[in-house]
Amino acid sequence: MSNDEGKNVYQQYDPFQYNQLDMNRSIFHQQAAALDPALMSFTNFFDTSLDYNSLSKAFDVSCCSSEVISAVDDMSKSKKASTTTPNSSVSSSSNEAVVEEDSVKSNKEDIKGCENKDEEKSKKQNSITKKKEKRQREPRFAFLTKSEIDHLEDGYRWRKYGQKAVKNSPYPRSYYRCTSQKCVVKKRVERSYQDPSVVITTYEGQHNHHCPATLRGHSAGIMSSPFYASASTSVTAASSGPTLPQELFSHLLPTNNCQTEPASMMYQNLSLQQHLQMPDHYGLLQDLFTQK
DNA sequence: CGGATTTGACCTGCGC
DNA sequence: GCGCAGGTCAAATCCG
Repeated sequence: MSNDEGKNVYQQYDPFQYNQLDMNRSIFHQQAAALDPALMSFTNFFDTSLDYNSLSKAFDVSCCSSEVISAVDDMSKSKKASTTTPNSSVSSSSNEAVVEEDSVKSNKEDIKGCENKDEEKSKKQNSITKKKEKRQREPRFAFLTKSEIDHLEDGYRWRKYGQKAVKNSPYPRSYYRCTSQKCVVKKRVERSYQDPSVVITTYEGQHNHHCPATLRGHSAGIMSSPFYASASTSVTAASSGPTLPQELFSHLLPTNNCQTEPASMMYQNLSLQQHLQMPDHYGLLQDLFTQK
């Protein structure tokens, strides 16, 4: 996108958003904690390593929309992650995570191939190895969406591989894997028990292929949706600049039965970001929209 | 019939 | 070491 385009969009939006952000900050603080207590433990991560660049890297984009920055890194849930050095970046850890996953898988296959006699030995060895190697996960990003349907269409094809009951919640959590070959991206979908209208979608990993919907021209329809034409900065960002990941769009779209409330969601996401002590919320937005 | 979903079992990490 | 909860596997089942 050109700098001019970005600035225009930014100016159209920001004053209104900013006032609302201020008003809703404390409210959303509580909401975020209610939706997922883990959200409140991410301050360190945002302070240190999750800046715009790392987020965009994780999604393989060089430009980002403001509405969707309710990004949350689940790695912070672990004690080890919380002690991560400030300089550790998402991208580097993600590379390591891929290696780690592969090694774990190969270990599992090894065990399967063993004779019964060697099985226990192998298992023990395996567990020792796993203990030595710090298990690292792909960076995760959570998006909060108001929707009646749990699994929102995002352009990619997913296969459900599990469902678990969530403690203290009447709503189950579903686990999905990208169906594309060699793509290790996963996502979890769960509904907030505090606010059942909110769906929490957590993405883990990075697609190593094009979005099927984009290839079919699906995104063209997205770009021309009334919502984007009138309210979203993403149109500008995506139509003339680098492509945004389909996931980011889809959560803002009133598609299917999704009763998305773009505006309120936008406030929520941004106020969360603000709460998490982004260094300069106002400036960050500007960076997002003016960056080439 | 093949691909997707369901669901119980199993594995793993973590806190006590 | 034990129990709990999250995450994954894989056989059974469903569905187009």
